[in-house]
Formats: sequence, structure tokens, C-alpha cells
Amino acid sequence: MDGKGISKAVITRLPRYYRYLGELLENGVERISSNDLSKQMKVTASQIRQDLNNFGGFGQQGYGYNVRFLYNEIGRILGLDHVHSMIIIGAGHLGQALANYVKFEKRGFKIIGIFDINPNLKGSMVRGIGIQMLDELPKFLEEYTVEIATLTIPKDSAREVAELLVANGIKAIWNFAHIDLNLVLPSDIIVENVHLSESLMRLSYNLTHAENKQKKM
Amino acid sequence: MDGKGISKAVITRLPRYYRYLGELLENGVERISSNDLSKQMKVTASQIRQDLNNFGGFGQQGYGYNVRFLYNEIGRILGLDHVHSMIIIGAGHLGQALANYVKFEKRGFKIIGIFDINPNLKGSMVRGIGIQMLDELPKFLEEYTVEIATLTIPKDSAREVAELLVANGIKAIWNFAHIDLNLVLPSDIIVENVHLSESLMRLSYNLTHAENKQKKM
DNA sequence: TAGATTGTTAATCGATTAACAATC
DNA sequence: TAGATTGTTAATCGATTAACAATC
Repeated sequence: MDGKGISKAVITRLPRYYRYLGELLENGVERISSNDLSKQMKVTASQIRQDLNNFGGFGQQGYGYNVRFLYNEIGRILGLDHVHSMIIIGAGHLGQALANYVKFEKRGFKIIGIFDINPNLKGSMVRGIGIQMLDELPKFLEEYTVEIATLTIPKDSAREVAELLVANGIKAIWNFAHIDLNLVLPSDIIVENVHLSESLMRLSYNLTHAENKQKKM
Repeated sequence: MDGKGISKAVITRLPRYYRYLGELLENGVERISSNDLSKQMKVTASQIRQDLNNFGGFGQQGYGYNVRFLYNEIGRILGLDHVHSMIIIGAGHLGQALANYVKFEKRGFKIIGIFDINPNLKGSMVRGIGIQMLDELPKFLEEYTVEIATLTIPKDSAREVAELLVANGIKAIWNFAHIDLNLVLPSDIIVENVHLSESLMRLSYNLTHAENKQKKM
């Protein structure tokens, strides 16, 4: 009934369910059947039911699913029912953009520190948080409980910094550097990658092969 | 021998192969076998050979793969052998961060315009490009050939703007808004999503269920 | 109760891995 | 030539879809 042995594909779909349910909730929809939801999301009803039943029976025969209840349950499954403290390593454009992204805080991801190695940035404020130097990190991690470290630094220093983070107790890394940290860090460290250039390459691939794609439709 | 009927999973792996081959190239490695590469990438040699053979026989029995050749071939498959012109819609923190990301240009993604609706931003320069107002977009798209539009705007206006883009000839959208544009746009429009909050939720999921995960190891 | 819709088992489909003949 | 390694077919595994009995 919990997160053991759930396939990656299922986990990837959970946030999407959560998003659709949140919208239904906003629109005042009280209940929904897997069939109706499947039409909106363009997936099979069977998949929705299978996915949800990995975590428990949230529906009711003859009724469907209560939107608010299911929304909350998925939120709980995703760990959005409590606050996650976060730091950002790398106060470049991307790091600052993430720090300024209000929506994360609404979802319970609270940024409590920003670090960089560029002395010119020292003390600069980003959304009310002063940028600190990387060598202040160990002391900071002793003082504050931090769950997630966001890595927005160039690839070349990413491994070294990640190892420093892990040595100081960080358990999860949101990694924007183009390196497979999961292959170099201990296996119990959680790494979630956002590789923007790989995303752009997939787009480029689809653009380049658009003619063939068309044929299939 | 080309991009027809290639599965999404394969396409997702191509940029990763490209990255590893690029690193091998930098390190002066001339040739590599699927077996050696599989050890570095932590995938099966069989998968590497199967993936590559979707596009052609790039190797040689008894020798393996020539690194430079394979690197170039994958680059060509991904469409990185020619320049893609790009515009950014939404000059907020994220849009500006992307505009400032030098690496894209090195890969052939050339940003030639930035648009926003905030009149305060009009004329502001980002990496040498002046921010234009959204109502200047149709004229701009008549004048310049633009392949990709990057959408870094709030979800609420994303659909409308995307439809405007499509109406003016845009064929591919790099979408950072939390909406499934592919479901509302014509099916020949290419949409590549980067949903940061969904990535963060997956991280949160793995963090929340870390104990169970441990057990499996 | 009758109708609707879930939860769950069984069938199908597709992707990954293994095996090996072809060949450099 | 002998050894190495690919390209490709066959076997396995896992994920998706279909079907339906259970039940609200």
C-alpha cells in the first residue's frame, strides 16, 4: 500500500493526475469517474485505475472518485503534505530564476539558503535571501535541516560539490548539471535530473523527423 | 533508417549517448565497444546496439564504434548539424535565464527574439537582444524564420499565446508552462515539455518513500 | 433493486535482454 | 587465420489494456 516497488512510469504520472485533479477542484467538480478523467487526460481509464490502485482503493464502485479526497491522497503520496527545506547551489541566472519561482513555496518547497563561489555575489539578496559563499555551507548544514539541494552550477564542478553536499548530510539533489550524479554518489542519495539541453535535443529530433511523424497520423 | 516509428524511450536515450560520446571525444578516446560504453553508462550493451541500429549500422565487427563518427552521426540524427532559430515568449526570470544560457547557442539553438507583455520590460536588453512586446510578434514572425518558440509564461495565458504562435506559423514549442499544450494544439505541432514542478514532485516522492526504496538494495 | 463504476485478474503489447551467426 | 564485436533474431520481462466479477 506504500511506495515499494512502484514503477517509475507510475510515479511520473502522479504529478499529472495531481495537476488535473487540482484543476477539477478549482472548477468545483466534486466527483469524477476514471472514464471521464481518461477522456480529459487522453489516457486509458484502465491505466488510471491501475495506477491509483498501487497505493490503495481511493474510489467507490458506482460512484467514481471524490475529487478533493483523491487530490489530497495523491498530494500525500507525493509528499506534498509537509514542507521540504531546500537550498540552491549556484546563484547564476538559473539558480536565481528558481529562487524567484513563487509556486514552489506554495507547494511546500521552502528555499532557506542560496550559495555560490563568486565573491561578487556575496550578500546579494534574492527574494529576501542573502547569497552565501560555498565555504559557509558546512556550518549552515549543521545549523539548519535541509532536505533538498538544488544544483545549478556548471558540470565541471558539479561532482565535487555534490560530494561535499552528501558529506554534510544532504539526502536529495535536484540536479541541473549535465552529469549523471546518481552514478557517482552513494546509491541511497536521491538524484532528480533536469537536463534542459537534452530536452531541447529531443525537440530538435522531433522537428528534424517531423515529416515521418506526420505519416503515422 | 530514419526517424519513423522510433520509440520515445530510444529518443530519450540519444542525448545521453551523445553526451558520453562527447566526453570520450574530449578525452581523446578513438574507439569504443558497446560493452565498454555500457559499463560507463550503466546500461546493457545490448540496449546500446539495439538503439543505434534503429538508425543504421554505425559500428564494425571486431572493432566497435569510432567515437568521432558515432558522435557526429547521433548529432545529425538529433538535428544538431544545423542551426535552429528560437524565440522566447516570457521574459521573466526563467525566460531570461534561458536566454543567458550560452550552451544552447553552442549546440546550434540561436535565440533571435524575446517577447513579453509587461510594458516595463520593453526595450530591455537580454544578452544583446531587446525585449519586444507580444503584439509585435506576428510582424516579427513574418520577417524572420523561427523554428522554435520557448514558452516561459504563466499557465493561464499559455494556451492563448500558443495558439497565437501556431496561427503565425510556429511548428515547435518548448513549453515550460504547466499545461498539456499537445492536447489543445493541432497534432502536427511539436511540443516538448519541461515541467519543473513535476520534477520536484518526483523528487519529493522519492524522498518520502526513501525507506522502502532502501529495502530493495 | 438496477445501473454504474471500481478493483483486480487475465490478455496483449512493447521494450529490454540474451544469444549467436555474420563478419571485420 | 583467430579473436573480437557487431547486427539481428529469439526469449524474457514488464507495462499497458481489456475484461469482468464485486459492490456501492
